[in-house]
Amino acid sequence: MRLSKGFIPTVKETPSDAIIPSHQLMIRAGMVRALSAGIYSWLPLGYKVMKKVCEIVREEMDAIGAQEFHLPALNPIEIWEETGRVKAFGDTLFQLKNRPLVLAPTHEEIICWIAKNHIESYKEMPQIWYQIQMKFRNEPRPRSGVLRGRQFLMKDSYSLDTTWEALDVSYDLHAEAYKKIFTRCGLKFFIVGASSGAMGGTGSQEFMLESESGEDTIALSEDNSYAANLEIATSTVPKGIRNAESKPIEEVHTPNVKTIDELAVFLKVDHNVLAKSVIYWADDKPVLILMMGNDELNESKLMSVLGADVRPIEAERLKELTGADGGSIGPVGLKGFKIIADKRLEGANGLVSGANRNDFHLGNIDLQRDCTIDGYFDLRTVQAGEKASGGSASLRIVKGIELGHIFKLGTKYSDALKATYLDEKGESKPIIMGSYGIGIERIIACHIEQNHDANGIIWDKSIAPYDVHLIAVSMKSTGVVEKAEQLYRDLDKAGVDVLYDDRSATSPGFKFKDADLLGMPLQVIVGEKNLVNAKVELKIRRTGERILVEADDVINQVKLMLEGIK
RNA sequence: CGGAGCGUAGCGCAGCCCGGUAGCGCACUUGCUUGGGGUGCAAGGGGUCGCGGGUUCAAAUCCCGCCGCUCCGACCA
Repeated sequence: MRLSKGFIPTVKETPSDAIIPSHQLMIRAGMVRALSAGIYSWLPLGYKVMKKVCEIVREEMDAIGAQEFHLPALNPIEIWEETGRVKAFGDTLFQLKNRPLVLAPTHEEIICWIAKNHIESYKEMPQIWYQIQMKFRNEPRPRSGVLRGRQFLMKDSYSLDTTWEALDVSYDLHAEAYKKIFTRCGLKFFIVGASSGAMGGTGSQEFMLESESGEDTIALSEDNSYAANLEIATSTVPKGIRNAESKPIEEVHTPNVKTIDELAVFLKVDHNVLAKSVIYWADDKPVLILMMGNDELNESKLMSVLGADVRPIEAERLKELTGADGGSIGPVGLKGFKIIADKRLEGANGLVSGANRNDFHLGNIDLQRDCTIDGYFDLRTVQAGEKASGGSASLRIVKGIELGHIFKLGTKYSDALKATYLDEKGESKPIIMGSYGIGIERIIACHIEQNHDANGIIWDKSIAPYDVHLIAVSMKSTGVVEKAEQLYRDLDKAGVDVLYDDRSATSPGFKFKDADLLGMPLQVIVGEKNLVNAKVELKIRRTGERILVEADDVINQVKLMLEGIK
């Protein structure tokens, strides 16, 4: 491609609303342009990268026997009603006004629909079906450039199996394929245990990239033996104490004590005898949750435990229902509440909690004796420095970007849509499904997040839009132009994809800056300075290393260099 | 959905407090100049100041409403 003819609108100034490096560079390099919040046009240079990433994804999916589909983005809303996901997605689901159609945010329903109509026998499975297609989600707050958009390209695949063991096989095949895909795209990623959330199912893992720009929080052990999304992460922390003697409850006056820290200081006791009360609505029913000391309640865990939508109670309603304000709430004598507690408190006595009367607390509470606890569950959010579950290494908490997510769905959708098959005995069984996703744009943005410097993007060869950026330093020098034109032709013949800066009215400095910004792995610089000595300069973008080669031997040298470059 | 901010030329911004002929840099056009790290000089083109209403002799500027966008948070398959 000749830069003089191509449409690659680079810009010098960083757009003010782009905060993260990948977003800034994708705009500056002329890869994308925003059309509206979370909606991007992909310009030729960006689209070229996208196609390369898609090709890698296709190769690895095909390698595990997956078959490519192309499914409609417009779906009848009835199918989504049947699985209950119109309600589950809520406002995130785009709905059409003039037809009972939705813009598909994912495709479990449609896959299931096809399977229901065409898979009759156990003999027809396993199947792995995939597609690379636009997804539409009305995100309340799109952000970070293409990292969270309202429409985005996704590789989604679905496995259809007859047994849970077979599902494990399909799942593991995906995990392996995903590792290959992200590795080939030059990403440093890690795998974490994750919450299945509203997708349902029995297990899931996320492929994560550590980044300050990430929206997920992950607990990682120092020895890398443990990695989990903070939503489900667990750690080893000591449980509460059970004293031999359970003393009678006593009321303590605690004027102006609002927080657990203040209470510990006021009573001169350790946090592990304090039971913090947190009140949530669970599908509009109030629940009191007891946490030890200052342990932070994990809403994801709470949601899983209760199987309901959860949200904190409003301060006004709190007093109405308990008779006290936050800071003085407790489980003893509380009516009309479901009460659950964190596992750390199981069996504990001698505890202090609120008296449901402002400025008073109760001491010597024995949870077994004094209240009805509906269950003890792991409900706490792990903290940095704690020991990872099942290990001795301590945890650190990092931010991450989710590149891919694999789910063991089970029969949630096949049950809802009655996608069944006949087994060996002629019995009708629901198909066991898995679902697997990769965000294509996220791969691209993440690659830039991990591979850039002050001057611009540094592409890995595997997804670089072009292999070589050829610069004719001056178009006024006949010798330079002749040499550059010849190299452009010969490199193309040699199968090297070249972006050729043949712009005539552009100064050398401008061309060098653009080349660094666009970030092709190798730059071939043809200038008078070296040509008089029959030399051409090669520059490796990543290292900045410059090598002079014989002008007659450029093609061979370029091929050699490209082999050696990541 | 809660909090904060922004909307003035393609991009980045000033002007608004204190109402009175709409500006700067980059980009663009033309000419000259320069030619190894975003050349220099000169002359140009380009705006219903987001939209609607109000106050006023007069509104980019003050007031009200709406829309859009961004950031922080909540949410997120």
